[in-house]
Amino acid sequence: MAEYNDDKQRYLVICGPTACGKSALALRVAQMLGGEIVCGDSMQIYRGLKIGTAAPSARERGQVPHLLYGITDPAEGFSVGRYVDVARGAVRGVLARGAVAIVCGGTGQYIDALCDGLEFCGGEADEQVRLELREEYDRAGAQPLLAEIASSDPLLAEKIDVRNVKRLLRAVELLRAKGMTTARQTELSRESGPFGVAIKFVLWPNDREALYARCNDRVDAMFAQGLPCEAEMVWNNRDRFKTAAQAIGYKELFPYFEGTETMEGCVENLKRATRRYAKRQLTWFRRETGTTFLDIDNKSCEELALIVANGWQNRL
RNA sequence: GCCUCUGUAGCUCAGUUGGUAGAGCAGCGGACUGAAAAUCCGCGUGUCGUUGGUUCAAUUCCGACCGGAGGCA
Repeated sequence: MAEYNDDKQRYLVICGPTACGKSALALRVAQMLGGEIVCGDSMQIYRGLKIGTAAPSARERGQVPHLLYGITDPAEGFSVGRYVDVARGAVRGVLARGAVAIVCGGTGQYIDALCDGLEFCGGEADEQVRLELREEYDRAGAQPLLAEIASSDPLLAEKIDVRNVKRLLRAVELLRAKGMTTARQTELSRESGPFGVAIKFVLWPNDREALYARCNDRVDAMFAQGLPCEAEMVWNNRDRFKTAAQAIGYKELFPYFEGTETMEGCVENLKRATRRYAKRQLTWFRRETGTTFLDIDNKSCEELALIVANGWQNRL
């Protein structure tokens, strides 16, 4: 973004755990500042998954421009790398239009990768290579793969968590496909520095019980909107929707469609999964530096919107 | 009123032939570079109902009381 001066590089980020009112807040702030909202959520990217992913409604999308929501067919894969590409384009587009760009979402990895300006140079995931690696792992276990890593990247072999199979296989994939160590990739990915200037707000619920109550309520609200019907659609397409079928809100209802669990049991599991997800998001966002943590307890959307809008204007 | 059973972690329970206790679930903390709403790692958080007694030592044995369940009247 070298062609822009500082003012033209600034954008707002609104993130935080699920069920804290990020979308409503972003909408209100966009109305106040003349903004456009850019999706920062790994599941709202997918088309046709409205209820389970709590995607902004048609009515909300009619009030303010929303970018990147529902841009990908659930049968296609998606990735952080692709996200960073399209999100940069979206933010640049909004700024070029003279509007305020507001990145809003709960996927910490996507948002940080965007703001930190990470360059994903390790190559797109190769489905064929992954299948082969999976086979090797199932057949021979982790040791041969770990030895392969150790021969070119002893440091990683020391610290990698062998039980985290997904990461283990990815490290080997990176070596085989690109001849690149994880450390080298990390180094290269940061060469170009941060993307623009992110003014970041993390919604921070201090009251854990209230957060969990909102998680539970959100699940009930999704049921009122017809979640089971949407979940059944995902269930019917579970083999094609590789990532989307893992979204919280769908996979927890699968046992019901399989006939191995009652709907009541599934609802309890779904509420618990939502609570645990919120907790994991807290862990991710807690370590953020250079961001404003917004205490949301007992504050209305309107109050929060004023705080964010003021914060934005004071830094302009 | 009497008899029996019961009271241990947030919940359901196990256990200690007397040396201050442990499972499952829930919960808490952490990691995170192309599936991230994914994946993985770590952590018992306790007035053993209350109160007397016996004992070097009581959550454990005895008594009383309080709470819960069942039975007989």
